[in-house]
Amino acid sequence: MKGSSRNKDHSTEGEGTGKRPKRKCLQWHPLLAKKLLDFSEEEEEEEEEEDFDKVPLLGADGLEQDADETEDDESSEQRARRPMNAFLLFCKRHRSLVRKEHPRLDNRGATKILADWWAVLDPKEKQKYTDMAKEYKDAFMKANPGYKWCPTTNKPVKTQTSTVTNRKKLWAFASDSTKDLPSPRKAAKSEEMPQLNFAMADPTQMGGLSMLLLAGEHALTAQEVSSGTCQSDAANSTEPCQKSSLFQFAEISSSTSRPGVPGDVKQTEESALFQFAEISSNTSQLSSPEPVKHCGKSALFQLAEISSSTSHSGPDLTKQCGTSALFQLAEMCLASEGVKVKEPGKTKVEAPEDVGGEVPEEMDVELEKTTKDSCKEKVEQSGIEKMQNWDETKAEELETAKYRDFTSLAMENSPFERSDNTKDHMCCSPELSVADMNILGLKPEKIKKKKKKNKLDRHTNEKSTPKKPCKKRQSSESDIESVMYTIEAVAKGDWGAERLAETPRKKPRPISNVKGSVLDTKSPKKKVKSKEKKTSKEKPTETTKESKPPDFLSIAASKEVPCEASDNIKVEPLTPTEEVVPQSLPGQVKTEDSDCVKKIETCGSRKSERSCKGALYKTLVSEGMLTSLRANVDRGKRSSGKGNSSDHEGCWNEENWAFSQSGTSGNKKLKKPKAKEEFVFGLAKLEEEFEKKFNSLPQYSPITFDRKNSAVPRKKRKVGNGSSEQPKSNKAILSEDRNSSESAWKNKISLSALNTPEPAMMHEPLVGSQKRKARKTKITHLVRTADGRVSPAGGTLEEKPKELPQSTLQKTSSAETDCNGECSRNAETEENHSITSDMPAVSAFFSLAALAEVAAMENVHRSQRATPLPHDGQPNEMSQAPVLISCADQ
DNA sequence: TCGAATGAAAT
DNA sequence: ATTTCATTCGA
Repeated sequence: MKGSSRNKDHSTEGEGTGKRPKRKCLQWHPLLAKKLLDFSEEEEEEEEEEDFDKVPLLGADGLEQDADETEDDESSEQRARRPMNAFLLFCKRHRSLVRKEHPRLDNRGATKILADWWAVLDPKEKQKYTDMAKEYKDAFMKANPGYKWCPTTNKPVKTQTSTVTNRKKLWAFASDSTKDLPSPRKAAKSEEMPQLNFAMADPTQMGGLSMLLLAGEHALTAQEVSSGTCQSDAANSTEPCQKSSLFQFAEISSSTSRPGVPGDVKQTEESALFQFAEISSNTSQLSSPEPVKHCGKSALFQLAEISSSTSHSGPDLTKQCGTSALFQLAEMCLASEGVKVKEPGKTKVEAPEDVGGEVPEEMDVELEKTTKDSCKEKVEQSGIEKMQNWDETKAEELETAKYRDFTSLAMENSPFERSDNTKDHMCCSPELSVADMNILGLKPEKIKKKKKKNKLDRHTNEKSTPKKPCKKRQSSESDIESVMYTIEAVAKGDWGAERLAETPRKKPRPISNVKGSVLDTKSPKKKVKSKEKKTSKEKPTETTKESKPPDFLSIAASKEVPCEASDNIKVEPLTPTEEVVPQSLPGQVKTEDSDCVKKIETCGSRKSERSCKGALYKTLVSEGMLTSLRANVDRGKRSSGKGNSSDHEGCWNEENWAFSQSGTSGNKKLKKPKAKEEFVFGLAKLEEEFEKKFNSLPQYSPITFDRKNSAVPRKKRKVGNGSSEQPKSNKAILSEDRNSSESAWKNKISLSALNTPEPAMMHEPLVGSQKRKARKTKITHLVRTADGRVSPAGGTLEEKPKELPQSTLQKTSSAETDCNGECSRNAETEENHSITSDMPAVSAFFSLAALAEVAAMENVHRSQRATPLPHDGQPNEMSQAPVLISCADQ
């Protein structure tokens, strides 16, 4: 599509020329790596890729594309969206409020209002947002070291046709051009979506935060892209490409299903995640008829995760996801135990590395053998349903919420249960998806979009049902804990117990079949896949027993043993552990666990736990997973402890990266696996943290602002009076959501209107953008004067009169009052100063900032309340007087 | 796809 | 000093 043009790339553009002939179908790896940055892991990935490459997969084209992809990397960086600034965060957090108040208002109008609010917002409050934005930015930069806000000119933006689009797109497009980007963008658009995945509390809110994850996204996208490219279909190149690595992966592994299917491709275009999902789904579709894909999943494992995220998309995926999750759990367990282990037999524990391939198959074989037959049918059905459901999942989000509660539980249990039910599938996938998302780096929003898209695509089905639930993952901490538990349990040998516990929960859900379903699903797929995989991928399979259909299993197997173990376990007694886990809500972890559980259940577990554990253990050890896990755990603890963004960020970034990287490479070797885990955790943590922070940001009640605004339509008023000012103060903050504050503000709200000095101006800062505004309003002059003198010149009136609030003032006045005498007094006094005599003098003394403050004070004065000045502290509450502030300044 | 706002970064 | 673009979503 758009393709060619991409600014940057175009060079390659088009075609492919492939710059690099790397192969690797999996370019994505590289890309990811780049994105990820730092980590050199790429290399590993490459290796893996090579392996994959072995598989025929795509043609050279892919490679070429890869080259492009590399570009993508760049693009990827670009791709990353800028972190939101304080104002945007504010908008994000308050837009909904504005909308509620003014349903009719369109976003633009809402934006204006928000701007007004922002203008009025107390400095303190603003500072909160500013700080958050800063943290966000810092984290973002860590994740995207070389990130440039402006792509710069390079991009010939204009060049291409519609330049216009270009600009905006630029980045995105660029990426698109590359391949990946596009998809993401698309996704972005879609934001509409409810955000399936994230059941997280305020996914929406998080969106911004999600940015942080961008890096991961990039990575993902990159992968996708790369893979897509790899695929090659010339014609569709883009699309196909999109399928991307995963897809390719799957294909490869599976043998490919072949991508080619044009149809599939199309869908893929969408965002990265989306693509992902599509990919997976596509694959699934492709496969759907036949289960092929699994293999691929297994291969990546990570992919699996991804897929899981995507999973929604396909039934198969879900399974896979589950497996992956299980896988992780298994790892966890193993690690913890240390275990026991052994089972040499299995072998391939390594699987994870190869992921898909090798080990998994073996595993699959075993598991599959056991389960396949029985499950297959079920699985298939379930799979289909799942797929459908998935689409709908979005809708389900609602449910998700419900599930969320469970999530923790669900995570563990759900897998099983879920698997049975569509919901389960959904759930699983969702959770995973979330994690995956994170991993990928996709933002929630994006994800949502993607999902939406998917829905659209598939939405037809909707099953609706319960799907959703899984979305979420939850806090990292909890995850960690859960993990810990798991580990302990494992060590103790509780596995079964946990399982049991889990199961019970499942029970809640109806469905009985569920267990089987999971397995079943797997089995069918497995079968198909197995074939394909073998063919395609192959090799790994080695084991193969074959018949086994094992994709899923294999996957699981790869992941691991755990699955097998689980098999044994099926039974399950509940154990406390489970409960515990749930509590913790280890989203990711849980998911894993749950997956494991599911698997187990599903699997039926023919194998003994031991075997499973052993396998896992080996695998973990070999890969270093244990270490990583531990590290993660520690990390998680730490981060949790710290709590704040900064720390978190750090973790976040690192983890994400790692994760992403690992994810990318995922299969590759050991390291990555670890990364995954960490990654997951990290992501989860980060997300959580950010969410928390974001949520913690104060929310002001609209009312306050509204009054002001409404009263004064900012501009409208402009007016000459000038006066006014604003009110800033009112902040009525709700701190965090709490509206409780409303009452508070109400009290506070009152503004006092002052008259205020024209000059007021607010202006504190006049920042670039502000300047713009000022210009518009003419305020600038004033401001400047302020610096030096004031010249009210003409413009003054306008100024920001926005605030002006006369009416508001009135209102406020009524309300206000609370401030009381003191406040008002102070305010007044200040005003007086500022205005009157002071003005001139003031100008001299005060810096712009001071003036701004004064102005603010005045406003406050009206509004009242708050204004907390610096001194205040936070409290907004009251008053504090503006005056004080002014004084302070002086 | 544009736009309305603010802000940070880049040019 | 100006340009880009981040979020949001109705037109």
